[in-house]
Amino acid sequence: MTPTDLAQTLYDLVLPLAERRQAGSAASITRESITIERPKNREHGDWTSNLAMRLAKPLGTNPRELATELAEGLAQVDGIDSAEVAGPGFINIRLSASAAGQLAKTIVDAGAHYGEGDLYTGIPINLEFVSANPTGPIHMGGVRWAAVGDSLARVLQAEGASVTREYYFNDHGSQIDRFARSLLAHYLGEPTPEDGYGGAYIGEIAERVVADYDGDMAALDRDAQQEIFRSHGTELMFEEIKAKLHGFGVDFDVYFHEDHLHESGAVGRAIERLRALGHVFEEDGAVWLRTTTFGDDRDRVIIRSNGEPAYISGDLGYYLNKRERGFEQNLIMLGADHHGYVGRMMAMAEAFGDVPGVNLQILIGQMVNLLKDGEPVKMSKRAGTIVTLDDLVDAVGVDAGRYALVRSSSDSPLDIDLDLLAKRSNDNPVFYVQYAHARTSAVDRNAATVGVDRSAFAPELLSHETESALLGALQEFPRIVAQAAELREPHRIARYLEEVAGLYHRWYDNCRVLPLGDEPVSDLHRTRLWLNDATGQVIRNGLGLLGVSAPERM
RNA sequence: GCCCCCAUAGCUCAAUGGAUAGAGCAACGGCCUUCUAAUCCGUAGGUUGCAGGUUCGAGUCCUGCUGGGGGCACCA
Repeated sequence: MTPTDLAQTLYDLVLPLAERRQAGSAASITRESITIERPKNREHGDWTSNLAMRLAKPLGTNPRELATELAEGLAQVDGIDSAEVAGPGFINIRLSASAAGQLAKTIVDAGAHYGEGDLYTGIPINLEFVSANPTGPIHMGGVRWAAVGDSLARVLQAEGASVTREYYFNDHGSQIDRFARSLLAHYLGEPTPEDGYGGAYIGEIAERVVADYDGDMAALDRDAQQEIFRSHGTELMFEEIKAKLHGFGVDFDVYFHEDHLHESGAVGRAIERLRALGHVFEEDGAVWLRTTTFGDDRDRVIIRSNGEPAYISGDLGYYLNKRERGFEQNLIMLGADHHGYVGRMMAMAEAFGDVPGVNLQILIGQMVNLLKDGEPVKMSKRAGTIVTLDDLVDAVGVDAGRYALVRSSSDSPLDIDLDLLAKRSNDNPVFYVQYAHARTSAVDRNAATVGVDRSAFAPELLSHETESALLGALQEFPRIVAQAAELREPHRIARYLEEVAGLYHRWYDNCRVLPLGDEPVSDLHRTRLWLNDATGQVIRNGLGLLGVSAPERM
């Protein structure tokens, strides 16, 4: 008996009741509008529905009366232990232990596929994230999107989407020039340029560029030297970023170079298309896109009066390129310091004739504040006081690092105290979840030596309150995954796993899986082993969606 | 000045418009000769920043304040 079954049952029951009260009203009730939820409070049963309260007004009746009739019908259904009306008109449903316990077997049988859904089956989704310029090591702001973006990609894939993880590599602009000048200055023993980058990594990269260069660097003129530092320096920096991200469990399918857009003429074609659509005009010697037509604050220059393309022109070409590659849905994750782009980007999509929010969705995440002993650390690329991905991994490791970044909503700014995490790693709930998984593995190992196997399955025996609570939570997993995908909020997976881990620990404390001493092996032991394995499977699947390992021993 | 985000327990954070707002950490008190004590049980901790509004019901939606963060280039 799944929530889907329950919703169908409720649907079948409500149609005649609605029709009797108001002819024709049944037509307005859809199967999708029937909501079955798991109540926060276990005393309210296994499942609950607010259907009666939502329908009472349109049907001209009162909620409790409607709820009572529905509850009477539900109570007759096989697998439902009881259905009662509570509060203002909630219908609280209790399943029989047998119907609820069946789930344990369902999960074990589904294995790694349990939790998957078909929300986006076959839909190509482009997910662009991190996209940090290769002018320095990847810092904490970028790391948050690495963790969240990769996890979101996994969640979308679990819902059937064909996800392309994409990294936009900005190698066209003046920031790269500053980077190159900084490298050159180090080589020549000059002070760091006013608008350049500081930090020890500049020296390291500069020396590697020199070491890698075949010819005589000193014999070249300054411009030639700078060009070598530019091209090889960004290459080295970029390779390092890729390697670090890989070590963090984040790999991209496409690394897209901005240069390619300009060289391939994609930018020019995008501008011509927009011109044909009548959204381009010229003023003060520059070429503009009339984004105000689509709600932007101001119109945007796309070609500057000196003939150079403005930054946004790359975005125009890039977006068109993505659409031409067949992506109906394009997601871009940006930090709060870039939220000013949203208006123009959405206007741009609409100018192309697309639907903002559908074809293009921009996810804005808040910043990560780093603390050291409770004091904020100010990060500056120029001063070289940036806290990097390495620092995080060194302090807490990949699992704890990813988990800490992905467990909270991207809408809220995140405070991370590296010292705190390093000192008392138990602060990170990832260990709570991982420990639960390690426990399921330990039970498995011991079961094998004591002779408890899965040769019998008697779900009606899973009647302890901690068992029905655990089963109820395990049942929720597919819904949580779907919700995380739809809302683009992978943190929901983490929160859910913490709940499952807690329920498992409580169950473990109350219900032995293995016989004690000389006690003979019974079907209760065997059945509980199914539940143990089902829980391990769900935690494993969930941690997998977060890119966090599920250890068998801790 | 305009725009976006945030404000929930001492701290870090949860909570599709649902019932008595929850976890972890920190504090205090309990349980290991029994499947992993990184677990579990208990106590304490709240006018969800303030004031209105919408409705059967608001931490959640709307308006106005206060406070914090970020953004408002022919830079990228």
